[in-house]
Amino acid sequence: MHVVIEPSPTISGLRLVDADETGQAAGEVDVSWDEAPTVLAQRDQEGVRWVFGHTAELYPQLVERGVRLSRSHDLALCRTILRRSTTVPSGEVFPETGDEWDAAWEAARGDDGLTGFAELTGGSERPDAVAELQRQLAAVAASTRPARLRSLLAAESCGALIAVEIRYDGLPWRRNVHERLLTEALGPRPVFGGRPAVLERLADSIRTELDAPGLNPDSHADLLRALRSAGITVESTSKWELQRHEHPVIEPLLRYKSLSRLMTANGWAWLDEWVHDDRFRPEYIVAGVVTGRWATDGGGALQLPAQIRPAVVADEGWTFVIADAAQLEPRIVAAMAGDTAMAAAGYGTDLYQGLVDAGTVDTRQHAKIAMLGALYGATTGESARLMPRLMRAYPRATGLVEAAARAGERGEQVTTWLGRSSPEPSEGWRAVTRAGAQVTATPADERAARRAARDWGRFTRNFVAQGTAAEWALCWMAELRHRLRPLGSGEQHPHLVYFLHDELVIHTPEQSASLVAEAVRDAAAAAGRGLFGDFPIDFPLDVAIECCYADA
DNA sequence: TAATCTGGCCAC
DNA sequence: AAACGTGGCCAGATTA
Repeated sequence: MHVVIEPSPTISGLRLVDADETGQAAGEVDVSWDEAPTVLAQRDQEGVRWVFGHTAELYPQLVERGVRLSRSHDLALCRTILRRSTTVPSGEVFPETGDEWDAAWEAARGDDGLTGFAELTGGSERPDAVAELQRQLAAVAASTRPARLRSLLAAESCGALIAVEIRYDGLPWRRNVHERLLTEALGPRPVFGGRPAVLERLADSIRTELDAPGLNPDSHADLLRALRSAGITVESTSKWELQRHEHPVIEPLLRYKSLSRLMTANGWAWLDEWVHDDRFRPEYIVAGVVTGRWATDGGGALQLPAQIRPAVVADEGWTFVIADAAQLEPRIVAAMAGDTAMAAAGYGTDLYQGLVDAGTVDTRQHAKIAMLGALYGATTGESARLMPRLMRAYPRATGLVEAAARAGERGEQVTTWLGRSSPEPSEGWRAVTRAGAQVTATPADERAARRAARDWGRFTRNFVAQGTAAEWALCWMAELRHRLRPLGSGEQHPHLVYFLHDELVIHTPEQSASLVAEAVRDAAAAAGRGLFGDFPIDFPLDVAIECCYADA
């Protein structure tokens, strides 16, 4: 049973519309905000699937009232998948151009955020969610892979619930630890802005060593000029290039860069804006990346540098279970391709070491470089040199990503295991590749066409691996959420606080930590079975129980 | 002056 | 050692 959940047009509260398996409406009821927690909890127990127009519109208000829902269907996220999926017959289900739903979601993504959605969809003008659900269920039924697609839509929608819950709960973040760290590295916080003492001293050393009194080290152009007049021949001011030169300015300059980054990206201003009551609450954007990975808006939550991770400390009496999937993308590709040899090389062990033990390459580092080269489409350097060995030893796994690259070069879409497809290349791309194929094409046209084709091929090559890995991670997280429920409720229950592509952090009372660790492993195994059935692939995790994220 | 672009660095 | 995928974010430079 589906239950559409939307703002009531008549009372201050919610309207719940029952819909059967095909999406036919079967009665509706309005509930006030006060009644909502009880009514929703009861219906949730019955096993209904809640249908949101856009989970982030209403679910935060429910979570604030203590509601946690088990299963959902997010119409916005699911439409995006269904409309593009090559497993759904094209053009039959959704209009090619935007309808009222697209307009509403477009507004929700605008500056006003969810207010925009609420306004556009409030009252009588709200688009018909039941009709949209019917369209989507019909699209799934028409798919060449309905079961996989259903898994994907369920996992994606569950991700939307989790994104709201993680933001509500927040990542434990000790302001005092972070401040101590900043002061030790940079000196006291400047009262009127400007550079802290340590940065100012380093800037002075840089000016002295380069004999450039007025130099602003934050200006790439000025810095490059000054470096060159000092006889340091560099093409850019980047770290890796500077490191290769011997000069007294290099050491203070590299330190300046590192500390300046700390200051601007995660300094006092960041703390003031993003950490309140010792919690970091970024906004997660489910499927914010074309491949299905999550993105975030503000706070840089997907790039928390190792430098500041010591500030992530569990509450008193609590600890973290920190789990990340080992060599996830290679395992995903091995399973997708049915490559039993590669799967066996990684079974129960480090996959890269497995490639060494199998005699494919000589060191773990080489295995990693070769594998990443295959996944990213390396064409030069060590990575490209090592790839042929991999292709000889594992023709099925490497063949899968090669085929995805060729398809992209031809301008075709590629599709993940569960059915998320890559976007079509732009008209501009088609024009460039067409121009290169004309008999009148100049050598420059041909070069541009080849380049565009290969660029897009690298994108589609990576899309199948990264996208399917993202699906596995969503399933992992959904399975885990399910398993955490029985471990406690109310204030004392273990809960997810961070998700980063192939890594999860759970904040848990200390006494539950080992149960949580077990649940995380079970969830990974369940996710693997859910995607690949009996195929002998495993998804080992590195699991740490630490009260500080930096210690994992 | 505000919007947009660029280079650089962080994460996976 | 640095060219090979997905992103976010900042300061400075450039453009409208």
